[in-house]
Amino acid sequence: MCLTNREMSPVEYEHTCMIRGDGGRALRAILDQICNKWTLLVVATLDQGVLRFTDLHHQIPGISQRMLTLTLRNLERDGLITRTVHAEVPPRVEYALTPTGKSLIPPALALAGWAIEHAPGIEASREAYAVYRQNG
Amino acid sequence: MCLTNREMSPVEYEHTCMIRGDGGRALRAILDQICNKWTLLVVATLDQGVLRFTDLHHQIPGISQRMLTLTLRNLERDGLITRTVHAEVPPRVEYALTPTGKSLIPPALALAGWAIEHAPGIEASREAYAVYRQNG
DNA sequence: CTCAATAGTTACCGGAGGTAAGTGGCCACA
DNA sequence: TGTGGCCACTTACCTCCGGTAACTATTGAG
Repeated sequence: MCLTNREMSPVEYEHTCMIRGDGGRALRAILDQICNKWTLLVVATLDQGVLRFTDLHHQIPGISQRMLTLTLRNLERDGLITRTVHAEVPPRVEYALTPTGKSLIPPALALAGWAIEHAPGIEASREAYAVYRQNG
Repeated sequence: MCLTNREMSPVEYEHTCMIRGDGGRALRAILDQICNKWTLLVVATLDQGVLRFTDLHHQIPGISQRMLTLTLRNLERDGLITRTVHAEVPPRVEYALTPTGKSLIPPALALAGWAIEHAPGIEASREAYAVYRQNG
């Protein structure tokens, strides 16, 4: 199961294999879908409850209609959201999180919390690096 | 601070604003760097301890030398890893996590745990969706 | 007959990510 | 003396995904 190249302690095993699994392949396949540009933001926004296409479009700054459509399709395909079409005029389509989708919120918050907590430090490091590069 | 379009309860505020923050912009800027194709895997691999370029190249399946170089450069720029060059022949370059880099491990594990836990369900949903599409 | 509202789709383009081959310094071997 | 290997990268080149802007379909209202 654990395809690393050397023996490791149980603690190492837990750490490395949790995140690398079968050499990281299976995990990467999922993360490629979850960690793209808009997925986490859409899921987090839907945590409010049922929302329509235009609601999402207004509440997520910067997303285009196309990318919102694609993101919602992928989330629906992966079983993280439901898509309910009401045969009305004008049309009404409602999106909501499934239990699986909801379960993504806590780990997403953990990552978001980390990002917000360390954003200033990272920004500072980035600027220092730029100066360092400039001055040789 | 919270740029959503409607009033919300404290619980909603905590959830939505943690992840969306200033409309999601700051968070997105960081996530764009962290959530790319290889960063999490490199960080997780470096959790083992100090590693050399070729160690990483061997332990991370599928990464090319180019992408490993680029990923390491970005991580160094963001202050998540240190890069130590030993003036020897043949050259020896050692990479290690900084405290900031180490602090990324727990939230990364949270997300990785979620991905591994829900991978079968997502895979099943994906196949069911493909069948559904085929049959109209 | 035109316009507005909703939920998309289409055309097109640039950049992230991928492959393969080259670089530079030094040593071992023939 | 020159050939090849080790190590840590670069460089050149190409493909395909993600992004923007504009267009579409349907129907009721005026």
